[in-house]
Amino acid sequence: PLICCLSALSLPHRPSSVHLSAHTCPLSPGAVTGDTFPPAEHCAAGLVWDVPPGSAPHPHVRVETSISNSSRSSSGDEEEDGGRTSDPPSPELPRCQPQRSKRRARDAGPRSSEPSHPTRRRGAFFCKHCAREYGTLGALKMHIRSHTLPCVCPTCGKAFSRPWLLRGHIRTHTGERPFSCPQCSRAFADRSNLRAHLQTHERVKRYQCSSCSRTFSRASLLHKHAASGCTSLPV
DNA sequence: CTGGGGACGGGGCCC
DNA sequence: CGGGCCCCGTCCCCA
Repeated sequence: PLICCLSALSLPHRPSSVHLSAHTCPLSPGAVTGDTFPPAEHCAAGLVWDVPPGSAPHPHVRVETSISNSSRSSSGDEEEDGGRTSDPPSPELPRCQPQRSKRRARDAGPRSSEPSHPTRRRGAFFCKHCAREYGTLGALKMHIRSHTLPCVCPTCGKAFSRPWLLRGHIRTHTGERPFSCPQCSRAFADRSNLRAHLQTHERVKRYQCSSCSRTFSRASLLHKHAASGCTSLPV
């Protein structure tokens, strides 16, 4: 949780995926992120600050996101990736309609507490944005795209880390559904969604509750089942 | 509560 | 080394 960019949270148009690993800073209790440290300009740049190896990560808000337009345009934080596929969206651009506030549990924090520069140390490369560690420079650069979000939808201005993510998003505007189910007439814009759909045709469901042996077509359904409190006895 | 669809993210692999 | 793609996964919403 090293990225401090609270400003994004207060925007009327929130990033579509916002990770909040902490709302308050243990080092400055009561401070709801970003207002005490790092300095505002530091936040705006999406930079990180040093964390001593082995110490707890810095506890501010982590906002990581497919951002948003206005939230990113003001900070000029495109240091790494000058290769945007299009210009930054103007504030007047229409927003993506399905703007749900999403929390992503995954990617909830850095995997190491390392220096704040994308330096190589002991054979590893570290992201200067979140201090994640990668074994190769290529992997690091790929990861950094998730911070810089160079692929911007020309229709709504939503930004993505990879071109194919943008293409998938564009289908939400065009209505294109290139992935058809061979067993029924349904078609999907997203291959993963087709895969999930195919599960519904299967008799044997892949995900089984270890307590009640109920089976589910998707892991998320099993998780929901477990989270809702499976009280059944094992079969 | 469950099942399913929609939208999306990221690592890894291949070219 | 970078782009494209696959796979696996999450989260949200709704019926």
